[in-house]
Amino acid sequence: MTLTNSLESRLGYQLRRASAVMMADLSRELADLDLRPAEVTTLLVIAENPDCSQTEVGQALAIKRANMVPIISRLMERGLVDRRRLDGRSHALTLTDEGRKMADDAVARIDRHEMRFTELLGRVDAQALFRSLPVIRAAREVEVDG
Amino acid sequence: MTLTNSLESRLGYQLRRASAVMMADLSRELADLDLRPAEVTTLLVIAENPDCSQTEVGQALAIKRANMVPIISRLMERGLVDRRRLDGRSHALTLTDEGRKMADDAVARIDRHEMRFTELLGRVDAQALFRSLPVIRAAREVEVDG
DNA sequence: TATTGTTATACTCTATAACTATA
DNA sequence: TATAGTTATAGAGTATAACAATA
Repeated sequence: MTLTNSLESRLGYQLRRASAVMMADLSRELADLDLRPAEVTTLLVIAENPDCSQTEVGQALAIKRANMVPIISRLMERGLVDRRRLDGRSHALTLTDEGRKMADDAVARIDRHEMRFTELLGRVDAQALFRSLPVIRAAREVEVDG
Repeated sequence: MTLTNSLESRLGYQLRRASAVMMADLSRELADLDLRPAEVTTLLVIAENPDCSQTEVGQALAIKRANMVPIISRLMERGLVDRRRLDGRSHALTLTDEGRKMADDAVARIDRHEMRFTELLGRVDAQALFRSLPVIRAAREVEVDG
């Protein structure tokens, strides 16, 4: 690198660059599932919260109601998610058998992906991150919709 | 939060959420400058590397050559950046007087923004982050262009 | 041949406002 | 009135491929 970049001493910048590296690695790991990161996270939240609504998934993932629509839509088209009407305005979301298989596969891939980084960091530094990052998030928790 | 979300125990997910919180805070802090985050970072790199090329800026910030074009273009339109031909295919970028004022203002805002979070974390945790985050980045450094 | 800047284009995620049909 | 889902649209960042001019 021929140029200096004093942003390197900024926490926000370091966070963004580190996050980008992990996201790129995750994308590679998930590439042949043909699922976007936002779709995978949605799949996993539905997996562990059967009969949740898509607004609830959005709240858990900080994705706005309006932006959940195409995500759920695509997951249903692909036969990974099912939904049934609850009360005429809300739906209960569940995974199909295929969705469960896909979720299991995704989790295994995420495990490998995470392992690569936590091993690199070592237990102490990894735990320090798990203590610090929620502090940053709590500073101003992302309010979805509102 | 009514739903469980086991992604909370994932480093990549925590990084992404924490980064989003800081980015949102920074955007608020920079809002009335009418500069996007990518434009501000570009401005600051040019400030400390007068006569650099836009490809070099891109390398420092992990922004691809093609994506630097509209950034530099807008900064010049706004009278913040000047460039002069070097050798017929590359330019030397500098800040105008107005660009320097803007850069100083931006740095002051970023200082305030960063302070909010580093104070929240405390010196020990902040330093732990500055040690760990570059380790994550180094895992697979983002190759720009290539 | 390799490099700098450029154009065109597409994708992903995010944001807002407004609408419907319910409750 | 408030809520769940939806539509439409815009913005921001990122990605690829290809080209011209130049070195």
